[in-house]
Amino acid sequence: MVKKTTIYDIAKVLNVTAATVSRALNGNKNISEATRKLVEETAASMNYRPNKLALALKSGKSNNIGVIVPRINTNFFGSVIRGIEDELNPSGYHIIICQSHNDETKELNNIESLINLQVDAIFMSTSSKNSKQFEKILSKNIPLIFFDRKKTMSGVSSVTIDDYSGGYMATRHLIEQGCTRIAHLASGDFAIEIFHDRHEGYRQALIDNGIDYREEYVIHTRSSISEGKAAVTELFALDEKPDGIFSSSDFVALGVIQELKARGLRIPEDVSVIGFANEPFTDFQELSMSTIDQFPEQMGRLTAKVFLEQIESPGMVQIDKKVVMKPELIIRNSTIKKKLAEKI
Amino acid sequence: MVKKTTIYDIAKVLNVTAATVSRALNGNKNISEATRKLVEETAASMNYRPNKLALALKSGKSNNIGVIVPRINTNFFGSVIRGIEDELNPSGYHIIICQSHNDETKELNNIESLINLQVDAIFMSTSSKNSKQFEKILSKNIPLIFFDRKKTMSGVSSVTIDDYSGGYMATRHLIEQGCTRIAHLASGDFAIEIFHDRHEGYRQALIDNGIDYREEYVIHTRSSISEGKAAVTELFALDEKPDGIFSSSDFVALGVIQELKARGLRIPEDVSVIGFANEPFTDFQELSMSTIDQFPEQMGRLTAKVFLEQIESPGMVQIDKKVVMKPELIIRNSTIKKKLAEKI
DNA sequence: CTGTTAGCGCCTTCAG
DNA sequence: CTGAAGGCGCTAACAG
Repeated sequence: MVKKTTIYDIAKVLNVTAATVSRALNGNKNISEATRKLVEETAASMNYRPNKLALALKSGKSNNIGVIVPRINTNFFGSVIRGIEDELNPSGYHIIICQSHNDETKELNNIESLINLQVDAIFMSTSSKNSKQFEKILSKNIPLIFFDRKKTMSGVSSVTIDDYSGGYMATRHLIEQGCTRIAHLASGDFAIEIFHDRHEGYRQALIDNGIDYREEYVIHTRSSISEGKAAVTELFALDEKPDGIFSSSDFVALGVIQELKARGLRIPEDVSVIGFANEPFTDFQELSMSTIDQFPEQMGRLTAKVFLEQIESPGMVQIDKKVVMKPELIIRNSTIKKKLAEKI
Repeated sequence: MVKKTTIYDIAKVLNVTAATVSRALNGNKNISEATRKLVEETAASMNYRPNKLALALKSGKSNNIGVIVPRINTNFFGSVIRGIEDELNPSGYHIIICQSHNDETKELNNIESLINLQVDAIFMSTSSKNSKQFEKILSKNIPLIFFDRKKTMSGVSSVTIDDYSGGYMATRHLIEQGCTRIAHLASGDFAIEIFHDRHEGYRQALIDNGIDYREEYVIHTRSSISEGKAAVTELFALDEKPDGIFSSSDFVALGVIQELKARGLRIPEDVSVIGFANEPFTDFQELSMSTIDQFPEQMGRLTAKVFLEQIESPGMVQIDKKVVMKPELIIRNSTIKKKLAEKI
């Protein structure tokens, strides 16, 4: 059996018209119980499936949501997507995944593709520095919702955690542990708001506690273990070496820990280290790592909910709801000098 | 601007017909250079985007691939999907993600949905015990390709690692370390081939080395840390407690390690532990864990390649190519009694 | 080189 | 209650 069966096929068999079949299959009330049953049975026996593509073309609604993330194989983004999927599936939506690979051009291509695919909305954790390209989406009247890496734009909703507060909490925690020379590793460009905000939180926490902000303590990296190691090399070439490091990425923080150990430094006694994201490995590794939890799965669910609310709102106006989740400080052995109860 | 612009809109502006516009935009040669330019310019100025939905309906080809996985937020499945995406994107395909949550019914629903969406193929890591439902896919003439958790079916390609050999290698390694009472934790039903095969490899390795296979040493779990702990409790209630544990899941193995430690047992001196999948945390954790690498990203790429080959084959016959990748034994501290050089 | 026509599969008026 | 006709956006013959 090769050809897919359409409502015409089953109409022909029953000597009725396609309209009748359509009505029977869609719960239209203007139809006799007898023919409805008949249609349903033959449809089943002929292994009929509605063609959603035709439906989508007709209705202008594809029931697909495009999701753009830098990459999909981290626990964070995987979990966000899981949250989105779980929340949206019951409403009949499907999600199309695109990876930007942290590349602005690729992200733009992804947007083009998704628009062409007639997605009903785009959820995005952006890697772009400017936001002009997003107007293409809005001009097409496609709802755009940012999660995690957002841009501030009117008419666009977003779901994020309070990154400023996360940066502040992490830094204050280091100060409370007695650190006075605290470095910050920014795992992305400050044009991306989350990295900007985490840095601002860091800076403000220093100021509020009478500690000077020093440019040489702020290093930009990419989010990788190796760049964490390189950053340590750079920091420890300074005259005044840091005694605390706040990294905006768990992966970078892991590299930091590895490099510090290689240099024979004790953690947290000599240097305290805290990351960001609560990736699972932070809890399992040799030295469990303090970090900031972002609740990715819930972030995904919230993103989906914001969308559902928006399309169900009367007139489907472009509301811009800014949902800000509270991050949570997770304290583990990489920052606590008084030994915690042995883990595990 | 709300309404999306179609080729009719731009045809009207230029006083030509839609067919001309279509030709101009698609590199058809039967058209004058002048009108082509004109069309292209006005198309651009009107912010025109081709509607892929219409194209898909017309051509019967959606350029979408459905991918079904148990869950998306593990490194393994995330990486497979990344591999698929990276390989397929350049060919203009997009992927639609579905999660089965390890539930046969949900998986069936996913299949139905994907068929209705007119996907050009379905890639699946199945959670189903029987394979009858997959005939729906084939009867619709939709290519089906399994990866990782496959079913053996004629006319269906698959990309897997050699799980039998992985189980064999893991078990033999434990034996070589001097273990004689080796338990196996199967993190899934034997009706799913990978778990069956890993167990068979385990069994054969025992036999080949003159060790009796004992049913009480084989425990079925779900893939979670807590069930790993529970399994240890069960095993250590036996009279002859195991001195080696091969788990078919890294997560379960992690639970095993945690529980063994809680009981004051030394790893690997008292009990050696090996997992399966090479999830990143296995390398970072307190006691680095031996495991089997499955090369998930490459598995994704291969799956995509098998599909591309298939659709490019003359006549697009249903070939069933069975690609079997070689797993790799990763030896770390959880099994090596002679201390390795201090890691990190 | 360009216009006309038909149709992909479905739904939705409008008649009967 | 059911049939006929039109259209969603696009392409592919077939004419001219």
